[in-house]
Amino acid sequence: MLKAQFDHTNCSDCPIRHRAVCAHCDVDELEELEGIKYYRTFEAGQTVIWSGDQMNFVGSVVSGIASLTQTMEDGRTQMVGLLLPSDFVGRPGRETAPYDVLATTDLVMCCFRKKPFETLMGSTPHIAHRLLQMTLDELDAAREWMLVLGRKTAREKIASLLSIIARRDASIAPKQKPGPIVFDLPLTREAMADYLGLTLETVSRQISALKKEGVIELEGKRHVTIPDMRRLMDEAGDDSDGGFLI
Amino acid sequence: MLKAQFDHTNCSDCPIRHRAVCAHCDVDELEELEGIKYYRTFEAGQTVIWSGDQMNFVGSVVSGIASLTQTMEDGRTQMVGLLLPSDFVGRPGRETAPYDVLATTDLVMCCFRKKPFETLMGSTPHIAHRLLQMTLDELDAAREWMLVLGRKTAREKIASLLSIIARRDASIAPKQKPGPIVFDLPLTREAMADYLGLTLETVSRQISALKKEGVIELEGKRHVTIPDMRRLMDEAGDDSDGGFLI
DNA sequence: ATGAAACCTTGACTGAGATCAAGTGGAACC
DNA sequence: GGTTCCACTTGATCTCAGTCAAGGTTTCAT
Repeated sequence: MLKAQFDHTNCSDCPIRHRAVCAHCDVDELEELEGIKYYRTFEAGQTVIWSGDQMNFVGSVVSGIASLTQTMEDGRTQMVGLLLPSDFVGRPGRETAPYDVLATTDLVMCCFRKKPFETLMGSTPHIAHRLLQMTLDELDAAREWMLVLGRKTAREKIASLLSIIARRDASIAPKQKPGPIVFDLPLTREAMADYLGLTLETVSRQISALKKEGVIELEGKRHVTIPDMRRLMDEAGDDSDGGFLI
Repeated sequence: MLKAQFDHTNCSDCPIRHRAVCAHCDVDELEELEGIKYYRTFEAGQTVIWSGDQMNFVGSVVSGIASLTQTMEDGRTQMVGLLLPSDFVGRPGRETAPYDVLATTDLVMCCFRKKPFETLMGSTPHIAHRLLQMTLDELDAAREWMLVLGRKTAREKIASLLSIIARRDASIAPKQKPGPIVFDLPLTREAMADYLGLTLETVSRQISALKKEGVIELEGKRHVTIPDMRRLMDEAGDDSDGGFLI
């Protein structure tokens, strides 16, 4: 049963209104968008688009998590993007999807047919500008991830993933209280492995190790508590003074 | 001695005119750009910008190669971008540089002071649109590279790098004749290692192995001949039917 | 010529993470 | 209540790439 939250239909109630591609739009522009938008929901595990398929829509993640995944002929797979609420899917001006897009959790997307969206983009600098901003941010994130993939140890990779999830979670949650950080892992061990360029066994071992040493606490398999964020960041190998920005 | 080619001063003679951020500009727009542009040259090995520094210009690579590099406190470094002629450096709307930018070879850049460029971008959709396109392309390239870093073997990584250089070289060169592909490696073994997430010893060994097996031919350390591009692509683990596009 | 500094190659050994394999725990379904 | 399935854990072993070390080339300055 699909249980993704989805209880609004107009943009003014939209939970991602101020972070998505429509963030800078004024009332008139929003109205135009309202005209061409529609919602789609996906269950966890479903494929949103297959690599190589015709892309006839673009859109924003409203709730849930999607992933971009590349696969080699022999089955090796690498996740190349993790799309959280407000992230944009699709590329204006391109016909076919370059990656598989998968619903990692139950997922709600706000979709626009591609053609009208492209037209609207031409006439609405606010949208084009916001999309440029978001794309530049994603490029930064991809490059940060290249350092993780290319140079970090398994333990540092796990710690990096946990701190990214913790950080993005905190930036979406209404308020971040001081003290321990608590969240649910939205990914299976296998999905984490695919993101980190590891095997699921190594992921499991490293999580067990971090737990044994008290860097993280686990309740069940997925519910994580971070007693000391700085300690986790140290394990990730990041500059420990790294800000809480973004 | 600096020997980068640099023998034009106005945009109409510019070798990257039709591929750079100014590609879609009409005559009037070019004239405006002419007003705020200036050239800078760097010798191989020089740093263009340090990570964290104030960025008061943006610009395009005219000739030569620059690299974007991230470094961890303990000295591990990962190259996160390779900038070839026509590629854009800098991020409108951001104050400080997120990575080190290094001149890998002698380098000529066409620079614009950031403030005027940002203003111009606001009033010139052609520039903003082209920049969005280029950023999306770079994002694709970064994600393709994430697969290389996360899932490929050392041999596949080397083959991937060689085929990328071969491909981009071919797309810039005036004509691509059929038959063997020939080019000079613009990177030291160490720079290749930093790009590929390997050590320089492993790079050297894999190149020797590819040479011994006839996948590539070497004259000196840097001059490479690819007798059979398809064979190299196979070694890279890419879909062998992968087009020659871009 | 000689020395020094880059840049590159090759060899021997080591170790982190992959692979192979078995087993646990919990939820769903009959 | 038992079976099945899935996500996960843990152990034993293997292997690819890293590390340490030595030596080779080329270039450039003295």
